[in-house]
Amino acid sequence: MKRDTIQRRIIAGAVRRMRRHPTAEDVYVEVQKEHHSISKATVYRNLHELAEEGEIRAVFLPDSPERFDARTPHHYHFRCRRCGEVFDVDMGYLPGLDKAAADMYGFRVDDHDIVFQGRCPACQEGE
Amino acid sequence: MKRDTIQRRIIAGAVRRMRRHPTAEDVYVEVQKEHHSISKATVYRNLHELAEEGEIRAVFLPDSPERFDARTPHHYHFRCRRCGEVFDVDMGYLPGLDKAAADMYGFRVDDHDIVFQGRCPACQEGE
DNA sequence: ATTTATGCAAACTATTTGCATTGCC
DNA sequence: GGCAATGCAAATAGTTTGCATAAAT
Repeated sequence: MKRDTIQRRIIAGAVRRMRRHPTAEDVYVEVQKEHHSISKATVYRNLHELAEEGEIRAVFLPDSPERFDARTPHHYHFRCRRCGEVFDVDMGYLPGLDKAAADMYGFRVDDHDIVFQGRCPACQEGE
Repeated sequence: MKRDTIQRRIIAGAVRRMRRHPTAEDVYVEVQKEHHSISKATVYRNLHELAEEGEIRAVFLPDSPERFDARTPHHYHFRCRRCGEVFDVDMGYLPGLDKAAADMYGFRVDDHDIVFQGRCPACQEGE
């Protein structure tokens, strides 16, 4: 049976409080500030469990370690192919896509992520 | 200046001939069959260069090493959260999304990827 | 009392880098 | 001939795992 540990609550709390899609490492550093004894392995284990339970969301971005996000309003991402920077893209979730994929293939679709790629405004200068 | 090496041509050829989004490792193994002396570092270096030039496409999927794809008709992906399997989703590219993101944020958007997640048909049985 | 979760260190996977050498241009 | 690309091996980044111990049920 799933156990309710102090570490689990601390880690979940840290993710909820952090913005900007923290990596496991980011969460580890944040948690360390107050709770020196929590190990990195425990952070990884709990992040994955929390994501599996739907408590938090795992976000995958190109050329980046896995990231995590408290369940905030869903948004998409843009990545600049030149400088690698990642930007949030808020254009409203498109639930129609999930339904289309579900109908076409028989999947049960929980959600989707969209990653745009191209050049960010700064990297477009002088091209 | 960019040089036209034998290795580069062999690697590009291998990717074009392979279906199913090969990883760098997959490409390396394929290339090794005929050309024993090509090193893994060269495979990585050339795959990234080819992707940057737009000769091939880099595909990022959750919980997977980076994958590559010859420039076939663009398609999306579905990943089963239970078994991890990845399926292609052909629903026609949605260019309107690129324009929307470009207009809202001033990005120059080249393209986008969509990854759906949920349960595949096999993993839905008996739930 | 039982059994899952933790902390630690070691292992592993994927990828990148330094450097001497090779081979395009 | 000069400089970019290669091959090799070592280094790095990110993540997972084995195991003895601690703590939740």
